[in-house]
Amino acid sequence: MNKEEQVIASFRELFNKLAWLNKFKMEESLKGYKPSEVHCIEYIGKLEEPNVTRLAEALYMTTGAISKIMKKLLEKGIIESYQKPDNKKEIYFRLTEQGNAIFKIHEDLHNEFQERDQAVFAQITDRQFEAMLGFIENYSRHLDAEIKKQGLGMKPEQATEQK
Amino acid sequence: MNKEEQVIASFRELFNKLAWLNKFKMEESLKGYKPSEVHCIEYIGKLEEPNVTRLAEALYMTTGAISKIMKKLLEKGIIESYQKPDNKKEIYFRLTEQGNAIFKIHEDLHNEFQERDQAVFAQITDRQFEAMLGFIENYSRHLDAEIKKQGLGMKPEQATEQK
DNA sequence: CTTATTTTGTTTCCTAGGAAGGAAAAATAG
DNA sequence: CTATTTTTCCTTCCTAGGAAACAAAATAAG
Repeated sequence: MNKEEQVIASFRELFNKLAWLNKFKMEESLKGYKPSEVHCIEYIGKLEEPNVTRLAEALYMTTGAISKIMKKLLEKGIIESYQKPDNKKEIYFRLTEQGNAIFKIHEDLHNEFQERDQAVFAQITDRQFEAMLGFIENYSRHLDAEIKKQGLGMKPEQATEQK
Repeated sequence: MNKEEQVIASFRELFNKLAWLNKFKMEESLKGYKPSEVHCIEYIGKLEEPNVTRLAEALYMTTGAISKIMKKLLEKGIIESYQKPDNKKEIYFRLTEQGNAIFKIHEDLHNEFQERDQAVFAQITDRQFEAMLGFIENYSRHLDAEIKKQGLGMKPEQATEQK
């Protein structure tokens, strides 16, 4: 296995492990709510005036998919929709009290994960930190150039988050 | 954004970009074959005496899902199945000539990707390389300990590959 | 050997989400 | 202003894949 494969493969493995562990704890704390729902709740709480379109962009999903999830969250009373008086097309969402409670649980969990892994990050040196970011930066630029070379202007899909 | 978030977020972004670019080229070269099919073909070509169970493990999918894909690949004449004379339960798969052709295209593409990115990896220093692997190793061990602490014995899911 | 347990593979049922089409509102062109 | 184009949202249709139930074969236990 060469350097390239080694770095990529072991990082992928690490990510998978992290995602799996966090997902596990997440499901434990937020039983009854599906990952996609929690994810939407998170972004409704974070974004400014979120609507279907904004959420779809932020979550790298289609507007159709988001539309369906919003419908469910509305039915469950987790979110509510509102419109601006001068616009009859765009529909915005905000969290209800119940939604905020879920948002809070999610946020706390996120912080808990950070604390849990803090030891690992505290012990990396600035040199290591710079080395990693430098590599990422290089590779990313290289890929951007390749993408440009291919004439592909679109944005890549985002993997599911794993907080 | 702290170190932890920065490293994780930028790596994730890099991975997404890489996956997106490669997927794009892959679909271009292997039009008519679905990603999951190509993925299965890859592993049927690589594994020793693959059967539904082995493939499911290797691809982190359920046996049910693999079973369905095998059915399709058989119908398309991309693979063929065989059994051992002394075992009437286990069913193994091998690539047909057509299957091998697809395997070859996939493999070539994989090599092409390596060459394309070789410049980036050639220029990382041994120090950088060690720093990254060291970090990954540390973090991975930390997570293993956490998983053990939780008493979760199972393996994490694997993300889809992106060669 | 006979019986119980485990392994292997298949099928059925169900859900998430993408693609595509369509309707209504808004923005732009003329 | 009216006509066209674009944006926003929703719905219908379809597919991939997981869960679970099951059958057949193999293995283990007695």
